[in-house]
Amino acid sequence: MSRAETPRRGSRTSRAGIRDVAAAAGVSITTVSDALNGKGRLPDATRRHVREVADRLGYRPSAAARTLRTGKSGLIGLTVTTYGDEPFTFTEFAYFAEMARAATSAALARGYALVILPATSRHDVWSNVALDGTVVIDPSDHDPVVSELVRQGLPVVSDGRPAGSLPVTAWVDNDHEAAVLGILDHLAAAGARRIGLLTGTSTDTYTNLSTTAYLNWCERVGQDPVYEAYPAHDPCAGAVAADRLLARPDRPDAVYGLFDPNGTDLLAAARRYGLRVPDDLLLVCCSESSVYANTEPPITTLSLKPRRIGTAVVQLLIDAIEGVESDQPVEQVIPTELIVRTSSQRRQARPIVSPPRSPGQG
Amino acid sequence: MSRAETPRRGSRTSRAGIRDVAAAAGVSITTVSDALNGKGRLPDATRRHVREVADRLGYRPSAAARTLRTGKSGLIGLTVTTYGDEPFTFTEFAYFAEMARAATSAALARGYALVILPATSRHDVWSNVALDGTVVIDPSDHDPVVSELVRQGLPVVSDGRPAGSLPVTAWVDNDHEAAVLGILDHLAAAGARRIGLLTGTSTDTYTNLSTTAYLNWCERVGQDPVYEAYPAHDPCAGAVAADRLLARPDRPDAVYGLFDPNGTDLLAAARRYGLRVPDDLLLVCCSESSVYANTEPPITTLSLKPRRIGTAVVQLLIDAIEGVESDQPVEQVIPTELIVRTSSQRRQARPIVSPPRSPGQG
DNA sequence: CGCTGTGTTGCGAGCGCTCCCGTCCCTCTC
DNA sequence: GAGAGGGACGGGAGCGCTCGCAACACAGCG
Repeated sequence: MSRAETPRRGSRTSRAGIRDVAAAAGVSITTVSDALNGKGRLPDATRRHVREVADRLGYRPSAAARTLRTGKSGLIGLTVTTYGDEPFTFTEFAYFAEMARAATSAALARGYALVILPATSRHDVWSNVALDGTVVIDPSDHDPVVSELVRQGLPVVSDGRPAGSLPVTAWVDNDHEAAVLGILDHLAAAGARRIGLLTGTSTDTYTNLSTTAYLNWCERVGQDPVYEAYPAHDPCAGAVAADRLLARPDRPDAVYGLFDPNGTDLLAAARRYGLRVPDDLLLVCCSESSVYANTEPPITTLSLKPRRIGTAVVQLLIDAIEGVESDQPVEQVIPTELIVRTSSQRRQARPIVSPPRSPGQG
Repeated sequence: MSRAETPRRGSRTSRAGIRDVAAAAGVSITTVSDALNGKGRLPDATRRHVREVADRLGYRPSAAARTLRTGKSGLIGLTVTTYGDEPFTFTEFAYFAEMARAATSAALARGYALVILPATSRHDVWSNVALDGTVVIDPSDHDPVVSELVRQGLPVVSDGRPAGSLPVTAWVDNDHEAAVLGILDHLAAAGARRIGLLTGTSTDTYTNLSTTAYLNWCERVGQDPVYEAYPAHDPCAGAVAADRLLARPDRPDAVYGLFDPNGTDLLAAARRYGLRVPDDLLLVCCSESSVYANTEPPITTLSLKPRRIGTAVVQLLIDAIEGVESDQPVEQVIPTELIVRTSSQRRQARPIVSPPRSPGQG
């Protein structure tokens, strides 16, 4: 009672605090807090009254104070690994954008928001934001950021299975081997005799697994591997690599490109060499872009289902944040989808119903 | 001295606090704070010592506490308006992704991070995160979120000039009228006699300004407007609208498409009608996508320079957060760039050097 | 009339920092 | 040798909220 009644320093400046609401409603701070958060056992009348006063004053609780007190910020980090000099690609490929969007929606639906953070960054940025957990896209081997986060006891869920022995809480990924094998079989079934691969020089798991799957398949069916690798983060290098691939003496009659822009790259290269698609060259690439539905010809694409992945990743993370700490990593595999278009089908397949030569079955 | 020496409750659990560092370094909490933040006047020896102890203990300052105390969170909201049912497009068009990426980098460089937030959202999500300011992409007329933020005294900078009388702190935009006029002139110079427009049904300023500019231009040069509008958020509607446009009895011999996918849409439609590009139909669309460099033929695009916009928006916002509150809105216009490719040039323009008929010069 | 039960409400102690000051002590000056 | 000056550090009050627990009112019961 001593000086509690005086309206504090600047008083009439800035936004209303919980104190002001309490005073205006004639109740205690605790009651306001309880009323607004649906806690405690207050009669509905009180609750309503407080709520009413609160939004008459335009009261908004201070997120900082709440976070400090409760230890939960409702913030989830979204991290993309750096490519080359650019802070992160994020958009070079529609995949990231789609994934991020789905993740954002999923987080929002559960009351969380996403904070975009670069994987390689000085500590100060990371420690300037109170995170409840982090989503890491495509973590690199022994990622220092991930280790640090885990050390701090924050749950980390990765999109893409972690390389090495990264101690992530959970991960979500596609079955890249199965996807590649499926495509190769698809191409072979369409009549391909020598299937080439356009791949990357980086060492992330996606590239690794896909390339390995290709090599294994080649060995199994007895085909010599025909592939070109290029730094995937360089948009120009793709066109060059596509050109190289089709310029080879052992030119493939079908190509699978691992990266989003490869479709147009390969199409352009094919034109340069006078190759008709799909007649002389079958084409498939991994992409989320809808432009391939309208290219000439439309190109068969493999979708990694970024939306499902983004959603799954966030669900797992929030489960880990809120729920019981499951002791072993949770792993989730999302199926891919092959969207078959003209580029991977021999014209109508009328004349010859069965593929010309099916290389080694099983 | 009563119980200050006891190491607090759980003590050995959780992360080290500033208290632990102080104790371990044999200095006061204040000294630790000052040493770590480069404030106060401490000898370098002390500063080094404290820093060393701090990271021996793996100390990370609590962002929540700092935010609560200082009132600055280092967090900037990034908001996209909702289209249709989808939370927000964000990625439908490469523009948003590019812009968001540039904004992220710019923010990071100044020690801020971006929080992705939907424009239409219940208060609870917004008030759950302590924002220092907000970037709003394409704010709609009388956007309630913007008003609310401004009412709270937060600076708001918009990408796209605010419709109505939205009280934003600053905005960045392209000169859409000039851009459209430039394209129309470009097409006319390439020999177009009847230029069509593929536009949107929504009422955002981009669509509005662009369409109006088109109509004005038509009136000025005495051409009957030929356009089709469709809901831009629907990816399928674009192809249909493109088709409609080319099916018209007064079929245009050149088309400008306002939205990213329009290039492929129009190209596909042209093929359906047996129109050769650019011989029978000149094509330009507004897009940030690089696929148009490799289509058949490559398509001329207008770039809105999302990177520059994203950067500018963030700079203005952070200036507003940190610097002097400038009393009137700051406005910044970013020039567009027309990337001329085959689709908007008559074949080599050799036979006829000057355009067949230049409609009304100035 | 005291005692327990039930239903409401408030006290007060922090969450982990930052920052305004005050204190202490050492050095310099006249 | 005393006072002034200034460099080095620490005390302590919060920032605005949440939450365990205590307090209080009022009923019924023995």
